[in-house]
Amino acid sequence: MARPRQTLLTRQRIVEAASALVDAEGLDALSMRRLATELGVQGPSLYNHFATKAEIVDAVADAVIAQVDVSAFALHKWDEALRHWAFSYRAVLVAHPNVVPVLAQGPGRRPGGLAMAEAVYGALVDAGWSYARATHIGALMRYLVTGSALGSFALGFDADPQLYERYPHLHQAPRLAEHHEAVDEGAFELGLDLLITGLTARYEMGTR
Amino acid sequence: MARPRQTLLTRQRIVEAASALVDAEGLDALSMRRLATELGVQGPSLYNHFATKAEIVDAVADAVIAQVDVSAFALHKWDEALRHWAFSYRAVLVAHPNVVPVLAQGPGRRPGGLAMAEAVYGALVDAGWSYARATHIGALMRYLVTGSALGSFALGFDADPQLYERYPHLHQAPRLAEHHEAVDEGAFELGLDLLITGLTARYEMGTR
DNA sequence: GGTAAAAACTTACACCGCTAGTTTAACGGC
DNA sequence: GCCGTTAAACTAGCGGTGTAAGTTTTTACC
Repeated sequence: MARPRQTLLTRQRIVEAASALVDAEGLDALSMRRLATELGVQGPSLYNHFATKAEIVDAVADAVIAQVDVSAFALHKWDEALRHWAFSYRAVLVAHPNVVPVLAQGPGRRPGGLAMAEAVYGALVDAGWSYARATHIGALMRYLVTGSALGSFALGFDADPQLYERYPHLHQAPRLAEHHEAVDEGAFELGLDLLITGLTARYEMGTR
Repeated sequence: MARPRQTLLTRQRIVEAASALVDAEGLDALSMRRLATELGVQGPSLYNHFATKAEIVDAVADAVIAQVDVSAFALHKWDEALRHWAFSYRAVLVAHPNVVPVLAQGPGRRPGGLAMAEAVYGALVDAGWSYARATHIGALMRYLVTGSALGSFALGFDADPQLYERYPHLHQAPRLAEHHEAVDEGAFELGLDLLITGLTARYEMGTR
C-alpha cells in the first residue's frame, strides 16, 4: 500500500484513538506502534500528521482541558465563578486520571489551556484584582486541582500494614487507599473553601 | 573482569550518582547504561544492587524528601510548625526540580516520606485536629508545595508573543517565564497564608 | 497531461529496561 | 586449609521504543 485512495488518518482520528488508549490503559500503553496498530496503520505513518509523539500527547491533554467549563466567569461574581470553575476543572481531570500527570507538568502552550487561562485571568483582573494577584490565584487553583486529581496523596500509602509499625500515628494509613477518592475530594473542598473565603476577606478589605 | 577484589558499587554510591545525574541533566538522562558508565561499570551490573530502575528512582526521591526539616513540629504550635515545615519542604523541592515529578506522583512507601507524614499527621492529631481533617491538611500542603515547585505555571507560557494575540488578557503572559520563580513563590506564599489563616480561624471556632 | 505534494509504506538506527548465563573473588563451615 | 556457596562483576541478547530516510502511489493543480 502506498498513498491510499481515501486518507486513513487525520489528526482528529489520531487524537481520539490516543485519548481512548490512554484512558483505557494508561500513558505507558501509548506507543507510536501500538497507536498505529489501533488505527490499522504502520507506526511511522503517524509522522505524516504529527512531528513527534510529544505533540500527540499534547493534543490529548488539550482535548481534556478544553472540556473544562469556564462559562461561570461570564455569569457569576469572581468568587462564585472560581468555585464553579474549580469543580468543573477537577471533575474533568478525575474523569481522565491518566492524563493528569501531563497536565500537571507540561507547558501550557495548548490552545485549550490558553483559553482557560484567558477566562480566569480576565475575570479576576476585571473584578479588580491586580495582575500579580490574579496570576497567583490562577496558579493556586491549578496546584489545588491538579494535586487533588493526581490522587497520589491517599493512594500513596501502601496497603501493607507492616510498613507502619515504626510510625505510631500512621497505623490507619493503609486504610486510606480504600477511601482515597473521598480523602482527595475532602482535601480539595477544604482547600477551596479556605482559599475562596480568605480571598473574599482580602478583597473586601481592599488588598487586591 | 569478574568479581572485583574490592566491590565497585554500593546502593549508596549508585543513589548518589543517580541523584547527581538527575539534578544535572534531568530525569530523562537517567538510564541504566548511562548511570553505569558514570560509575565506571557495565549497565546490568546495577541489577546486583537494585531490582529495577524504578527502585533507583525511588531511592533518589527518598533521599530528597529526607532532607525536609520537620523539627518545627516538636518546637512550635501546629500552625507555626506547618508554616516552617512548608517552607523547608518547598525549598528542598526547588533545589531539586527534576525530582519533583517523581514526588508528585509516585506512591509514598519511601521511608523518608513516611517519616515526614508521621511528624505532620502526629502533630496535627496531637493538637486536636480530627483524623480526617489532619489527613486533609497534610494532603493540601502537599498539593500546594509540589504544585508550586513543579514551577510549571509560570513557565508554562511560551515566550512566543504571537500565541497570545487571540487572548486579550494574556498579552503579558510571555513575560511570566522571566519571573517564574517569583510568580510560583508568590502563589505559594499567598496560598500558605490563606490556608493557615483559615485553618486557625476554624480551629479556634472549635470545628476541628 | 505533466508536476508537485501528500500519505501511506518498508527499512533501519540507536537507545531503552531487563534477563540469562559466565567468570572470578570473597566468605563461612568442616 | 580446602571447599562449596554466595556475590559482584562481566558479555550477549531479547523485545521494545521514538524517529529518520527513502520508496511508492495517489491526488490536486497549473
